[in-house]
Amino acid sequence: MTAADLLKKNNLKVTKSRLLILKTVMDFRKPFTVPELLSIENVQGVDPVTIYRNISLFTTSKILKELSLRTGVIHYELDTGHTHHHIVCNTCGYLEPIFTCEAQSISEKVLRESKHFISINKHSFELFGLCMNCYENKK
Amino acid sequence: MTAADLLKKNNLKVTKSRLLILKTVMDFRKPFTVPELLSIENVQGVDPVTIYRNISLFTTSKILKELSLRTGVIHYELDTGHTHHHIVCNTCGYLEPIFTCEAQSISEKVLRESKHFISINKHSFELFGLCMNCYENKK
DNA sequence: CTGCTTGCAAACTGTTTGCATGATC
DNA sequence: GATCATGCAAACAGTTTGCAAGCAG
Repeated sequence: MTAADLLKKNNLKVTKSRLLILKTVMDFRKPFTVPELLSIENVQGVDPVTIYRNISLFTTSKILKELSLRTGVIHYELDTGHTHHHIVCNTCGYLEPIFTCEAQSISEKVLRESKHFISINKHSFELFGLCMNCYENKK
Repeated sequence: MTAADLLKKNNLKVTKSRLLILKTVMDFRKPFTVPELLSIENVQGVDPVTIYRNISLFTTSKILKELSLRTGVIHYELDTGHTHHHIVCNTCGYLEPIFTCEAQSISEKVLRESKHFISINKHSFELFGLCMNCYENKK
């Protein structure tokens, strides 16, 4: 789907800034933080405030979703609807998606056992480790 | 283990601030953020800078560990060495520990399949949902 | 008494808000 | 043309750094 279509589908006005932000995110092809986005040349004409406002808008529209890859900074990625997770290099931040996840069955078990929770609608699951490159560089 | 013993065991000098911070964290009995800690009366004599410095020190000493319970803010909890995770209420933040986790077997599978990672040393896994209280209040 | 720890001031990063101007539908 | 989006300035929250004075070992 094109950036413009994605906006229309979500009843958002199609503006120059929004197109630029969305296209940049699509090209980036991996999770990003707003400060990372701000440093990409493509969007450097767009005011940071506009970027923050639209990222937040896209998140409530479920065009983007929030991740917790590193505590303290919010990462975002396109919300494809297909649940997946990540393995992230502690040293350089290199990252790959992973598609294995047992959250469904664990959630059911937890709900059965907990007296205080009635539903689960989200989960986080990320692996952190050392990538080949950083391993080589450390040797 | 007492706060003082914990410090000694980690070769850290036993100071008034460190004792106060550790005791407060121990009494708190659940994950906390630094801003939360700053608002607790017990430690309000201690300079925020000292708190930040010691929390960070305790983390590298593995007295505390970092969690991602909410994107954008770092949560910490005492590192007991026993891996566990949490289920967190989206609305009020109420939280319970959970002890089920499949990360071990998934990690092995991911390592076998990935060409770019050579080890995994950490993972995050948290469930988010709605607790009984908030469910009742919304009705 | 030496070196680590603390407090204070100040800088810095990331993010949000208010308001006037400009663009979309 | 009405409403929503943007840019700019400024505020705000969270966190870090530098330096002089204080304290633990």
